[in-house]
Amino acid sequence: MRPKNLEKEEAIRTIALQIISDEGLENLSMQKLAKAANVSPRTIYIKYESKEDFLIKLFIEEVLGSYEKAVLDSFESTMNFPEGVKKIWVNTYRYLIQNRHSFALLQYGKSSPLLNKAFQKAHIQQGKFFAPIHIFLKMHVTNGVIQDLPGDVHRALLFSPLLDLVKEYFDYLDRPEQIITENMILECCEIIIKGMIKD
Amino acid sequence: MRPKNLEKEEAIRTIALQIISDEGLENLSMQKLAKAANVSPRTIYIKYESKEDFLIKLFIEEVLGSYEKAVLDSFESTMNFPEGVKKIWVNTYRYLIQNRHSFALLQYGKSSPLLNKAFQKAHIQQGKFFAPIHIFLKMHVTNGVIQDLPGDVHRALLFSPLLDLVKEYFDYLDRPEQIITENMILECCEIIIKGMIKD
DNA sequence: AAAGTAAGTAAATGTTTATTTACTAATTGG
DNA sequence: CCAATTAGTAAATAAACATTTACTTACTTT
Repeated sequence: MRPKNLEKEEAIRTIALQIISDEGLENLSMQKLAKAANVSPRTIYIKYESKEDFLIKLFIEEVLGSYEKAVLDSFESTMNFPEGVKKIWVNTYRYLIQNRHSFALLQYGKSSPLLNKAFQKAHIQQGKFFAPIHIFLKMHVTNGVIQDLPGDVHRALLFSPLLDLVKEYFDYLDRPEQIITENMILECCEIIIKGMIKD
Repeated sequence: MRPKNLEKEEAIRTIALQIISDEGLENLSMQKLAKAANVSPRTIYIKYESKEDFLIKLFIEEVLGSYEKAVLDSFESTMNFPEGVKKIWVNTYRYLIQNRHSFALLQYGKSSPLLNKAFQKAHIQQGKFFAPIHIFLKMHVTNGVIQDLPGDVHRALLFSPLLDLVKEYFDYLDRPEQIITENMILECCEIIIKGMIKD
């Protein structure tokens, strides 16, 4: 049998992320995507059942998977507090600014009901992402290093200001008079750490 | 001349927010909207030039405007630190959980390029929202109460964890075993405040 | 090297899209 | 009270949409 052309498969995903990043999820159509990826519409439907199926897989496998891997890889060097948290912030920041198009779809995970549902389903089923984060934090709660807080509060503090600053980073690329630097990310991280410490 | 029927105008906006909240911005069409609002498609085009024009006005005037008003109204009682910050958090939280459908479109402001551009344009032009916030913070920096930080960092700390918890609040409505409470919002706010204080 | 098979294409499907056309309804200034 | 004017409607338009049909291509296995 004729083997799949993996380059085409990747082109479809890469170009989809590009269109979403440039024009928005609202303006991604299967025909536009096929044309831009130099592929027949049918080719997309060999691998994916429908547009929704494609978007969910693109989001979960291509975008969320890589993002969460990048975050979790930060734990490799240290699980200390606050070094571990700083590592997460810097590594995540560096990963995201190198992956602008993935970040664009990641942002839709909080607004699009389709993707948001897929996100929740993935996390309820496996918990492979938040579980290690919560274990890390609970460990330092038990040690008496940081305050005991609800998991959702820990999570909100650890990720949302960082993602917000990355979004600003991209927005400022068209306006060179303003800029987000790695130093600012660290400054913000220090504030969060200071707030979390028990005393 | 025949006067405009303001009820119809409001129905169009209200139902648009409902559709966006339930099905996503990707699934809002002018025909679907007209039908749901019990109105001819042409009626929408009397007030709005195009779909994009409609979405931008819905976002800026209906959603962003009310949200920012709710935040700024928090300053009425006190501009002290940290009381002012706590006021912002609680009032914003209360406003948003009462305005689920507006919140849904607000979230798209960070993902949809169309709305994100409109958001930036509105803020660059007027600065009516962030200016008072920055003045409030700079005042307490000058007083020596809080640390001096870049405006973007202050903003990320002040708003993004809060919005994130509100999003979680809505997500948990279908899963009663988890919940976000006003107390958790305040706990999170306390952490941010503690981190920001100069010592 | 030919048969079998899945990958891939181009073109077509019927539907839905944003927007417009041609018309009617309702109100007010004269 | 009617002429003028704008609000509003129902139906139509052409383009774009997701997906499929009918077919060809390229590779593996025998």
